[in-house]
Amino acid sequence: MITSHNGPQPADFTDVRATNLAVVLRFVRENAPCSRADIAASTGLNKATVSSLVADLIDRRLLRETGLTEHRVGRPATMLVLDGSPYAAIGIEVNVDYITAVAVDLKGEELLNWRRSFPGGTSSAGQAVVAMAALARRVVSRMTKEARQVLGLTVAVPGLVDVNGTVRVAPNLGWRDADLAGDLTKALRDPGFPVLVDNDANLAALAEHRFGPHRNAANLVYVTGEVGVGAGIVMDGRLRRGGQGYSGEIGHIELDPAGPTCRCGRRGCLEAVAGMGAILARTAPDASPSELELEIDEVVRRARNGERDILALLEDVGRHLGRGMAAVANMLNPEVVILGGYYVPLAPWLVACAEEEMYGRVLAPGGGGCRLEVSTLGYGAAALGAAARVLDSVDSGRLPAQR
Amino acid sequence: MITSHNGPQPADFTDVRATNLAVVLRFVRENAPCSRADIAASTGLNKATVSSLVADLIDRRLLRETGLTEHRVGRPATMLVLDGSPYAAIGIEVNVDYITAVAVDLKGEELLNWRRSFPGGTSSAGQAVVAMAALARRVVSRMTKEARQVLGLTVAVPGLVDVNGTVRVAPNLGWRDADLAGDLTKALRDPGFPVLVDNDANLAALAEHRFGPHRNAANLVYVTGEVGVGAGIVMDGRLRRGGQGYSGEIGHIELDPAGPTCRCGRRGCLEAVAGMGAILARTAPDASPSELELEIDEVVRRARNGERDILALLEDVGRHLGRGMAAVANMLNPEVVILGGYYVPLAPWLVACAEEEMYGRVLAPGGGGCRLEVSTLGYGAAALGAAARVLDSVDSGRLPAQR
DNA sequence: TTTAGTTAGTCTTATGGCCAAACAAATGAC
DNA sequence: GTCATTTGTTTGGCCATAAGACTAACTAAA
Repeated sequence: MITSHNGPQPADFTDVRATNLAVVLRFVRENAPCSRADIAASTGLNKATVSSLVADLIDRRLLRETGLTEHRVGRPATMLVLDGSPYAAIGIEVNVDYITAVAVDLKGEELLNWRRSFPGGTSSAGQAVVAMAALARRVVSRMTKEARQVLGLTVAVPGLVDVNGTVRVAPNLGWRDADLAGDLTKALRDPGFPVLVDNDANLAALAEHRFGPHRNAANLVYVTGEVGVGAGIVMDGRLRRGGQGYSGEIGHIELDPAGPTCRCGRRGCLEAVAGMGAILARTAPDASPSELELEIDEVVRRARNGERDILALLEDVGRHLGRGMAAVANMLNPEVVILGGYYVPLAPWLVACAEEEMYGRVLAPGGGGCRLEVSTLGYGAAALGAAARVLDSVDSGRLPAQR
Repeated sequence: MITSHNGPQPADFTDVRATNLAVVLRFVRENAPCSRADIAASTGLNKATVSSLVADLIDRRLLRETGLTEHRVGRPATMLVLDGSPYAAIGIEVNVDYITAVAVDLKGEELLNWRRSFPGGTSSAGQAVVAMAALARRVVSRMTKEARQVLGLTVAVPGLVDVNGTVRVAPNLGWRDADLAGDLTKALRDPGFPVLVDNDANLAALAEHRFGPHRNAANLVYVTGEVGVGAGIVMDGRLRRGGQGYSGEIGHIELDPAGPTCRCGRRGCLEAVAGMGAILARTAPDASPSELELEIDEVVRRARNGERDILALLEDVGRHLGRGMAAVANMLNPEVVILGGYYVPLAPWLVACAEEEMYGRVLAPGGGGCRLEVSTLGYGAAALGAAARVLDSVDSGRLPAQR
């Protein structure tokens, strides 16, 4: 079935074509190498139709034929794989002290991963645009040198990004109402590819949904673990942004009216009791945001050494985290909640108690089938997801123009 | 654009046709009476295509031609409206002390609304199936007498319903693992129409999304206000049920670890501090569930009289409710949260403080555009939504067979 | 009363994309 | 060497939409 997902929009055969091109493309990504006959058998499309679709995709260099099968009865099949070489998708992540750029090919293979220090915490959005544009131009020129066409660029920002790509508030960066998508497009002077901006948690969720070990889950939630805590929500196979794009702001769910004061001014917010700030407040109260990574390393070291107070602290954080995740699981019933950011190195001491707390609070039998897992994509999840956002457009059938 | 919303499913012409039939049908529902030319101009479909689609819809008696326009320059247009007469969709709601059945036509006009007392709280699921089947048969025979074809039947159940229509847990009814959809289909002996089962909050949300004053909102949350508190979530224009169908279980989000004990055994759950139980515990601690309606009437009367302790109680409940809704708004960023059930009569004393509390806690600027509103659909929202669930199938292009 | 202008809806033809089935190609099994 | 098997292409048919000509039915104004 076809579902026009945003209201009454009519369909015609170009939509059928786009849908089916996307079906074939996704099938090959998930089952490569495979033959045309495999595709026809599994998708239900007619053999002739598959041949025509594959021809289109080969023309546009999205697919490539590899060798033939051997030693089987019948005519050998020509195998198809994604063609990694001619395209690139760029993802950029801005943060408090660095900008990361990654480029991936259609398969999701990382082509480059550049990290460049940048005083995000003390720079204006305008300065960030200049820095990002410079970095983006270098990435684009590298990709061009490799004879790759850039399909698009997406920027991940830790903050509230509305549906138009305007950064409404980015507390850690000190930005307000910055039209990042527009300004960056201007700074790149007619780049010839779309420039998008989205929230970092949303994009990390997209990365997990596309590349992570739970990529089959149509309903998943990714939780960032920095000083701030945010979530990206995938339901029914797509990122759900809410009415204005601000979904997933779980950091300020109030868990305890008698809890510690949060930087938002209220008490007992999830991020005040289970964010990195809650840990630093008790281990390194004077640390600046840029020292976060070092300090967490130190916490990990002390936990490994079995220091009692640290273990107790982490258990406490884990329990609060579990309570927050129970709220998520009760409200959204995802198949999996994936913990990212600094929750990853801290996971050995957090997850067990968080899970226990969560399962104890989820109403649905068996916790609604919701598991609590740890991200395997590392710190670059948001940047990777930003690139994945670009590939999503291709996946939904908007193929790059034929050359 | 067309989006195949559940994974790689290929499309063909029948899908295009179905999509466009649905587009026309929805357009007429929202803009009746209107002409073929209006449809073509607004949807972008070709005039000839619209004529063909409309002919199909008239053949199947989903549309009807009414008179002509007059006193306008040019050839008068033949106006089209939904044809209410030949079909019916049935919704049934089971509850602690009654079963409600409603039938609506394609326009959503209520054809009948029967309420029949039933000791749901002390009956088994099997007994309920017998009672529902009896009621359903009477409704069907009435509809048949009116020469209407029944398009389907949906049952709304206050409890956890999985994606297959099995009732996993219904605490107020005391049911567990009841295959209601299957059993009811059997009891109706090949009814010739689909029988579905879903959660009452989900279906009430669907009713609001289709018939309510905020029917244009693609992102809305409906909150039930009974002893239990649950939510139905519409995001991006569709009901989102989560991985197993248990989304929206907000009643046991923990708002205060030091709060009163909830019937689930834990402390400070939303429904323990802002559900009807929280009110009854302080006004009529010995009331049985079936007296709920009377007791709430009494609370309303006393609030109208300005009784201090009642007003204070309601303000307290309102504040807790607002905190819970802040969690909802932060996580989902809906355009509107609609309060239903007994929140409706209590709204004059609840909403102002709930709203204040909510806006104070939502991180997004301007509360993310999220409003807190009161349902206007009355107690029958779930049953109405159950019927709406049937109409949704028609709307997505699965038209009833031609006669 | 004629004529021009306007809008509604149908008819004809073309195009694009899918499917079914026949067919060609390339292999293994016997 | 022949047959069975599997792959992928070709052919023809079908279906739905688009474009534009055409018919229909009205108002306005000369």
